[in-house]
Order: sequence, then C-alpha cells, then structure tokens
Amino acid sequence: MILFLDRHSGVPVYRQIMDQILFQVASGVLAPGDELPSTRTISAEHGLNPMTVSKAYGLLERDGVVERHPGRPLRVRARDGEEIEAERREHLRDSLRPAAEVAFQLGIEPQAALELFRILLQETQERSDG
Amino acid sequence: MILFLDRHSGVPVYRQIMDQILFQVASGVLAPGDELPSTRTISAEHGLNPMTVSKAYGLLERDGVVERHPGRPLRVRARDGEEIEAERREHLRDSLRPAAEVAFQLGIEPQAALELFRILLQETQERSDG
DNA sequence: CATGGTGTATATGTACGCATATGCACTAGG
DNA sequence: CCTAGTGCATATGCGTACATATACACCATG
Repeated sequence: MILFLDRHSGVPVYRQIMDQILFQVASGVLAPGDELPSTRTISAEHGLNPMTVSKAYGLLERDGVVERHPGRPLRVRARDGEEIEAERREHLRDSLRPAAEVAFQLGIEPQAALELFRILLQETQERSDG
Repeated sequence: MILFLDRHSGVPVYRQIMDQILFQVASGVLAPGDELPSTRTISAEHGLNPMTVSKAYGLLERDGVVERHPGRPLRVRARDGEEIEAERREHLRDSLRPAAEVAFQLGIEPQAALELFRILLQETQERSDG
C-alpha cells in the first residue's frame, strides 16, 4: 500500500488516508476482499500513531467501504455497482449543495454558474493529465 | 439594519454578520455611501462583544466592500459593476473548486456532474420561492 | 478642550479538532 | 493455553479558531 502523506498540507492526516484508500477502491487497485495493512504497519511506515490510522479505518467502515471483524485485518467490502454509484452521487451532491446556495445568494444566473463549473471540471481533469 | 444571528448554527457569528451584509449590498438594500451601524450598536442589539462585529467589519474592508476612515462609521464603498461581477465569479469559483475535485476523484463523468449541479440550482431557487 | 461618538489593538478565556500514549479485547496459529 | 498479530476505547497534550474584556486612538461637536 502506497500512501503519500503531507503533514503540512493543512488536510488532516486521517483524512488523507481515507481519501487515498477511497480512490484506490474506486479505481480498482483495491478489490473487494483485499485486506488492508494493519494500523501498526501504516503508522510505522509514516511515523504516525496507530490511532490516527484507526480513525481513518473507523470512518471508512462507517461509510461502508470496508468491513471489520474483531481481531482480523480490515477487508474491502463487496458492494454492488448500484450502491457505489448512489454513494458517489451523494458525495458529490453534498459538496455541490453549498455552491448552489452561494450562486443563488450572489444572484448569478444558473446558466453562468453551470458554465463556470464546466470550466472547472475541465481544468481539474487537465491538471491531472499534465 | 436587521440581522439574524444564530449562535448555535455552527457558523461563526462574525461570518454570519459578513454574509448578511454582503447580501444586503449585493441586493441593493445597502447602497454605496450608506453608513453601517456602529459596532457597539450591533453588539448591544445582539448581546455580543463589539470586537466580534469589528472582526466582520475588518474583513469586509479587506474584501473591498466597505471603506473606513478612522473615528468615522464604516460606509459602503462605491464599486463599478464590472468589479462586482468579477468578485461574484471569484466567490462562486472558490466554492465550486472543491466540488470539481470531488467529482474527478470519484470518477464521475463531467456531464453527470453538471446535470446534478443543474438540479441543485433549480431546487435551491424553488426552495426560496416556496 | 471636554465629551460622546466612532473603530480596534492587545491579551485572556474557552471550545473543539487533531494527534498521541497507554492499555485492553479479540483472533489465529503453534 | 500462550503468543503474536489484529483493531480500538479512553484519557491526555496541543494548537487553533472564536468570542470576550480591557484599554487606547481617532474624529466631530459643542
């Protein structure tokens, strides 16, 4: 398991761990049934406390991404495609809702807001390609 | 000046003050040259400390919404339409950028993300009408 | 120049989130 | 059973954001 953690990024470490595991599951690097490294393994590799990793694991379990059985390593949960898709939509919805509120409060035309979002999506994609 | 402040909303009070004044300026309730109530007036009305209001005022000045002259009440700044428009875009951009990042990380098609945003914009507008 | 109005610089108290230290509960394998 | 491997519950340290208390600097007005 390869993780890139930056302690000075302002993003909490437990959050960075969550995000990268989520991405690896979404992209297929981690398949259902795969076991995740132990909290001690990850924490030793990055000079962290096991509890910091455990916090990330606990939240991943709450989100249904992973399943735990006491005394056993965490495993990636098998989920059906529809469930995954619904969850993705929900995440995106949560992060778009405040933006919709801002657009409305500023009196920006929906069409203009959509165009701006379209450009941002494109920029984000290009940045990752480059 | 009418302000609705909720101490238990989780949103910092100084931020609530900022947002509501910004909205009143954007909507024309407050015109350029208008004087804002004193920090002591607002703080007394809402049982706050004048410094809390002052913090909001300071940030509004930093954002160019308001201008101050020592010992005098704050006044709404005259700004040209283009400047206001550019600033609105910038605010919306700031709040959309994280959402674009999420969409990309989740592997959601840009078209699907745009459609979701379109629906949210519509819902937001309808909620305010109702 | 005294007074009552303004805004605010500085220091203090408080609450919360992040990361940690310590120690316990559980399971698999010998 | 014992041991080495899991994850995790609880309490503590620490930094930061928010709101406050106190006191000062400035201006207009009489």
